[in-house]
Order: sequence, then C-alpha cells, then structure tokens
Amino acid sequence: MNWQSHARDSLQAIGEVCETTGLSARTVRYYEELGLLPGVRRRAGGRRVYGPDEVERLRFIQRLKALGLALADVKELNAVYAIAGSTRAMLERLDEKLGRHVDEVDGRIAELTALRDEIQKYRDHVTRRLEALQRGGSARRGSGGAR
Amino acid sequence: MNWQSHARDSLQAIGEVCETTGLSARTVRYYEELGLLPGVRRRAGGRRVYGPDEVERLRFIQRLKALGLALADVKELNAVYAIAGSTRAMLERLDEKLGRHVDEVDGRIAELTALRDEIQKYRDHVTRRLEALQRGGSARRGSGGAR
DNA sequence: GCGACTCTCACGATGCGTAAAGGTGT
DNA sequence: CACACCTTTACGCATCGTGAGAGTCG
Repeated sequence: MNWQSHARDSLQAIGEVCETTGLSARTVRYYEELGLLPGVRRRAGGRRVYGPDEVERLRFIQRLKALGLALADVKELNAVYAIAGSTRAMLERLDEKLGRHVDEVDGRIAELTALRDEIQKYRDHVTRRLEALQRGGSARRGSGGAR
Repeated sequence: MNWQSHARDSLQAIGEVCETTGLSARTVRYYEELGLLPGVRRRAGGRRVYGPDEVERLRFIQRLKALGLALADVKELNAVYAIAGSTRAMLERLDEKLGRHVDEVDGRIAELTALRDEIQKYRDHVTRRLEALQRGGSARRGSGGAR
C-alpha cells in the first residue's frame, strides 16, 4: 500500500468501500459505469482505488436514492454541477426536483390508497363467491364483475 | 371469415381484441408467451384467432393487474386453477394473495408517507443552504448532512 | 504458490414499447 | 397490385444480483 506517501490511509479498495457504505461492489461499479462516479483511479494491476471524495459522492447518491430519486436524476444533478460549476445552480435544481418529487409521491400515495380500497372490495367479492360455492351454488367460471 | 359455421361472429383477430380490451397487440402476445393465455388457435396463415373465452381471460388479467398483482401471480392462479381444476381452490388462493397484497400496499403507503416527510425535510434543508448562499456565505462543496 | 480479493463480460428479472423485415387477407 | 393487418425476432428501459472465468495482492 504505497500509492503516494501522503493521505495513504484514505485510499480504499472496492471491498472496503462496500463495507463502509453498505453498497455492493456491483453497485459501486455500476454507478461508475453510469458516469455518476467520474475519475476513479486504478492501480497498476487494474484495481480501482477510492479516495474520500469518491466515498463522499457515493454517500450523496445514497441519500438521493433514499429520497426516491432515480439514478438518472442523480446523473443530471452531477451534470448541472459540472457544467454550472456552482453549488447554487445545483441546489436550485435539486430543490426543484425535490419539489416535483414530493408531488409525485403524494400522487402515488393517493393511488395506492384507492388501490387498497379497490383490492378490499374485490376481496369481499371473492369471499362472497366462495361462500356461495360453500352453500352449493353451481360453479360457473371465474370472471364476475367486481366494480 | 369462415372458420367454422357456428359462433363465427365471436372469433376475433388480434387487432379487434386490442380494441375491445384496450391492450396492445404486443401485450396480448406477451401474455400468451408467458402462458397466461393457453390454447390460442391459429388460422391457416398463422394468424391468431381469439374467442370469447380468451377475451374473458384477458379481462380477468386486466382486473388483477389493476389491483397491482404481478403477472407471475396471475400465472400462479392459472396454474392452481388448472391443477386443482376447481374454482374454489383458485378463489381461495386469490383471496389469500389479495390479503397479502393489501398488507403490502399498506406497507408501501407507510413507506411513501415517511419518504414524503423525509424529502420535505431535506428540501427545507436545501432551501436554508440556498438562503445562506444568498446572504453571501462562502460556497463549500455540496454534501451537507441532511438528517 | 495459496487464498482472498478484484477484474470484465454477460444473462436474468419486469412488462411491455418499438422498430425491422417479411408474410397474409381482401 | 395495393395496402392494412399480421407474423417472429430481438434490442431497450432501470437497477442491480449473480455467476463464470481469469487476473492480482499480500
């Protein structure tokens, strides 16, 4: 382990990064492949080396993912950051995205709530048909109208 | 149009089925490919012919999909029906599946609700950083701790 | 030179959309 | 013949999991 004499303790192999972040090696390589993790260096043998910057960026991605953003969104934020070169532009864009995302999540919650009721209704219907069968109804084929 | 003299009006080409069900041709073929639509007949030229049974089954699949079941679940229900040969067994399994599905959906609703709050919190945080920048704070790199 | 670690393919899963290139019906 | 409709084949999308087979580090 003698990449450079300075800061040598912070250079990690992919396995160590996986342990500290909880991500799988496949995932870390995938993020790099997507361009979310630019400039990963290699050792002579071809193995990846990660510094604190990379780990930090992985943590950032993890946060955004936990908030439900897609990797494409993360990529775009990176692009905004790289092009605009300003934290302000990126924060604004992020805020915009998060705002829309909140609305989206609200929508999904509403959908799922409706779905829940729908399932329950259909389930009651199935139960009633089951009881009808138990009482000796003739078994017609299963396509009764639910709604 | 003279496949057989009887019931000739109910035999439809894939395009007609698509119109009546609202599914795409690709989707209908895909369902058949997965085994959800067994025994689709063909004409001499190789074109698919759909009778009322197939259309009914497609509608059934649509309902279950609308309730959020995966095609694998639909397939399993079909299998249960085919093996047990009983409507009762299928309805019981369906009821079971729907019950678990309701729980799952409840879980997702809870997750999304938590997610919503989390996003909002992070967003407030971003907004505060933005305001700090506006007031002339020096721009450090964007990875502040949210939670 | 052994064993742990890492590398690069590349398929699988989910539910179709979307051509491409060609055959069929009328 | 023209032209709509149909056929199969197969890549693409999102996010990795999961090997396979081979090379590297200590």
